[in-house]
Amino acid sequence: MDYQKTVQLPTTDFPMRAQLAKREPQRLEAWREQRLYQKLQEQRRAARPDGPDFVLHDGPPYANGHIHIGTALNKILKDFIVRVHAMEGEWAPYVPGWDTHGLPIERAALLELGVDPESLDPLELRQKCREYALRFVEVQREEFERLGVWGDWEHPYLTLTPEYEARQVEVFGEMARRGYIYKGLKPVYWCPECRTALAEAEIEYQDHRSPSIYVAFPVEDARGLFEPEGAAVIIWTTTPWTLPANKAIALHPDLEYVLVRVGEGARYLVARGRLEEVQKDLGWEAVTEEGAWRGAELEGIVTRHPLKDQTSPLILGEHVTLEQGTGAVHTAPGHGLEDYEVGLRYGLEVYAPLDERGRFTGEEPRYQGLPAQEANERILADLQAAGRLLHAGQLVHSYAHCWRCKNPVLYRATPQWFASIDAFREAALAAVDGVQWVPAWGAERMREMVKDRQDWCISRQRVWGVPIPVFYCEACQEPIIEPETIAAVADLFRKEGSDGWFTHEASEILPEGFRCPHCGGDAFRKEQDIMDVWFDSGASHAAVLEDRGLGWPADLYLEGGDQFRGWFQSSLLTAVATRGQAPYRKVLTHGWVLDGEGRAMHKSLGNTISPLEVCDKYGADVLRLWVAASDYQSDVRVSDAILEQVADVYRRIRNTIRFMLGNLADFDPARHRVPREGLEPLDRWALHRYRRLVERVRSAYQEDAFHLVYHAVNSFCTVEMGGFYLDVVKDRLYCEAADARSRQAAQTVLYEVVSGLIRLIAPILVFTADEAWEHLPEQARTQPSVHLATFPGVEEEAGLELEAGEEAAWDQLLNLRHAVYQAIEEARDRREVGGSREVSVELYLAPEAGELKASLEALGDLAELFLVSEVRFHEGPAPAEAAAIRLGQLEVGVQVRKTAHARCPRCRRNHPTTGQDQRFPELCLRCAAVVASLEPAGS
RNA sequence: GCCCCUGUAGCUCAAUGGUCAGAGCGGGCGCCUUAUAAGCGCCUGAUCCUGGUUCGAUUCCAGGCAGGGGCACCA
Repeated sequence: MDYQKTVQLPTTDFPMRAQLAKREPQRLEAWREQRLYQKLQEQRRAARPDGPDFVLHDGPPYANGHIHIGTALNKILKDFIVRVHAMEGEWAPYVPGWDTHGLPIERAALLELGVDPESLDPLELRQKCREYALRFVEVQREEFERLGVWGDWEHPYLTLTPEYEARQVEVFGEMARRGYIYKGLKPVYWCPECRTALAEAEIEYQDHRSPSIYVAFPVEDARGLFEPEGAAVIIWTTTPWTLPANKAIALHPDLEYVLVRVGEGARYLVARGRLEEVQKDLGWEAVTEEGAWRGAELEGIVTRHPLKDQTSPLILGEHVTLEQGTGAVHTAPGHGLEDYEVGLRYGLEVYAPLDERGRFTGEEPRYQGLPAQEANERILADLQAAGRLLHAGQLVHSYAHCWRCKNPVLYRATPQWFASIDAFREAALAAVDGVQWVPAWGAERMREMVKDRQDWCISRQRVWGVPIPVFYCEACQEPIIEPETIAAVADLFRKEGSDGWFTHEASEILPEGFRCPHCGGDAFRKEQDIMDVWFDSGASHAAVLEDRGLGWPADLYLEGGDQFRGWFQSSLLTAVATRGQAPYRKVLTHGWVLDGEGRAMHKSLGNTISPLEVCDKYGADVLRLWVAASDYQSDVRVSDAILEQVADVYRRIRNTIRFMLGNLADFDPARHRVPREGLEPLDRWALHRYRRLVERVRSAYQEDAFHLVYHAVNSFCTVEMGGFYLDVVKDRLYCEAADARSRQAAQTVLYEVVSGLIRLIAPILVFTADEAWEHLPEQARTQPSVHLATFPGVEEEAGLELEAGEEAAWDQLLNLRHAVYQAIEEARDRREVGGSREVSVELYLAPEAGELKASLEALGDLAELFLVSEVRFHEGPAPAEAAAIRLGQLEVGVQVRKTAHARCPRCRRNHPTTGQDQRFPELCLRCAAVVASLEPAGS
């Protein structure tokens, strides 16, 4: 007889093979059609008049190019967090956004247009930029959605929208009203290629070859310290082109300077600590020291400029070091920040005779039109001719480059709008302390950055951005920022967007009859600069959190560590400057994505991995599982090998769920659920482990520790379920009568566990959990989608936990089981036994171990729990060849041999009762009874 | 140059001032053929290096090394 047909094997439509790449997009489409995200929001919003429970405010990615694995990591982490809050029953809306202005987009648009920017109407270029940005918003929206990231994708925030721009202008206006905005002439990083000022954040350092020259400044007046005739101060510089702008020479007040005579000839002043190096570089042979002074004593000595008919005094500055050069620093306040600062103290002119293309202006007729770098050559020649060039070499050093066009940048003094950080630095530092930073070192990092940072240069000399809302009086030339002018600009932007700045005259924008508050003039012109994009995104807390009623401040900002100098900081500054508070309660930072070898990913290294390709190859759920598996607080690695491993774990989780679902095919919880008293000890152990899983997973979620969730779930599926429980209950599930109590007891456990497990993994495996949910017994599907459901509770069904003594007994049983398997393995190596079912286990216990024996046997039939033929206890010493295992204080001897019992062909157990039934002589008694019940006629 | 972070098996992660540093994946060897492009078992393997504190350090301290990130300078 074919007993195969009399057992209940698992059946389910939930496929083993996920085919995620194919099926995920279909599920996405279904969610979209059902408006599932919107449904979730509506459901949770109900009964919450005061706004959301939890708001993660999205840092806007730049709308340029496709998403990469780092942005994917960021968005997936955000999605985890938002979904966890939703699964806790909260209302946690997520409004994604994009940063849409700025130079990179402007450059890309220009490149696509392929035209000379000079010939272009700003409005045309802006239109092109807008199209470009919106195009990539679309691209990235698709890509983020493909990752399974939920949010209000239909209404994201974009920094180029009229409402946003208007709000941003108001933030600027508020900062101005508080006196934090000023216009200054200050050296800023300037990219001559892009023709704009650059923020510090837009600078990167690369190696650059520069001239390295020593220049003599003849002493004209030594203030009586020494004979000036034939004496000179030597400076060293790598930027000869800044020499025309030289206004002084800086010495360190505390360093010692010596005047040396070289051979019979000239005398030079250098720092003593640099003399040896200078001597070597300049090839001096014999030097004679003629005098020595502290830098402070030399202040006020006057030298002659080596190129021009002007003087250059010796001044003092703490920034002078002995690391390089001569200890006498060429100072050009128009071309260096420290020079500028020391120059302020001495009232030096801020002189920067370069135009926006980095070429010399008419102020320096001899070099007019020459780009700075090219002027070097001419200047060197002139120095040579004047006999001032003592040495010319070359030096490779790291030098500031434009992060976009990769060209070397200049320091150039120009008129710029600034936000004065000093004015609210203390408040910003206080705000930093009020924020919860995770990891905790974030607080220190932000504090250091705020403490040390200079004023924020907000001006950009470009067109693609929000105009700086300032007017100038034509009569007195004073800049005007008044509440009413700000309001007028904000109104205009709200109606027409910031294009209105370009389409309207100042008179059309300003209120009727507006007069210059300084001189009463009535003719005005508009500022030409636009705002730094960091100001755009930095204003999002006002334009999004506030204007969309999400609540202020946000509960959480979550970005990569790079945003300490970016969005975390710009948001903090604008928030503190306008409201005196940080815009976030908590800031969570994640690390970088590195390749499998722990190296940073670079397109040039060819070690990048595209998140979309991962989706196509493995599926978004596997990518998400990779994110979950990684400890993101430091840098995370990704490689094909790593993804392959994660994919294996995915399959394991999926298959475990599938097996459970398959065994619930005929389970109706309403009718079949077995109450606790009816469960076997093993079932209660399984539920206990499940409860522990729920606790651990939910607490890991609370701490945003997704890697703990990953390992807990993996270990539960593999060790507790696959490695023990499921293996053991197969016999009950398959072979007991379909309606047997013991079978339904196992099904009760599976039902409880799988319905909970699916919900526990729902924030991570969004597609798989949703799919599995559809295959649950009807009654478990309390919501149409798992994503509308909530986590299983640990507080429900209290009392399911095992008592400590019982748990300890299980630990001992599992230890014993392991020892038995070791013994079986050895016997198998000796060819004594095959499968474990054909093994008889003999356990030898000391007479005083009766309690241990009882506690083990109370847990169930050990033969069933070990999946062996039988387990027999013996009192007394074990045979010499038996293995020994220590359980607590007691030692147990373990011996295995081939069983004498025949195998039951139905349940495949070598059961002691096999052959005892008259009607079915080949079956064990249990199976005989089951089969008999199927054929009541008794064939 | 300075600062921060990280360093536990081949990989992803645990743990602890103190039994043998745990698990999964991988790898090796088997079993099963009733989760089957599955399942089960056994085995394998690690605290970056050097000092110090301590009875005892993977953990605390110092210094290195490696990787990542940041800041600054580059006159």
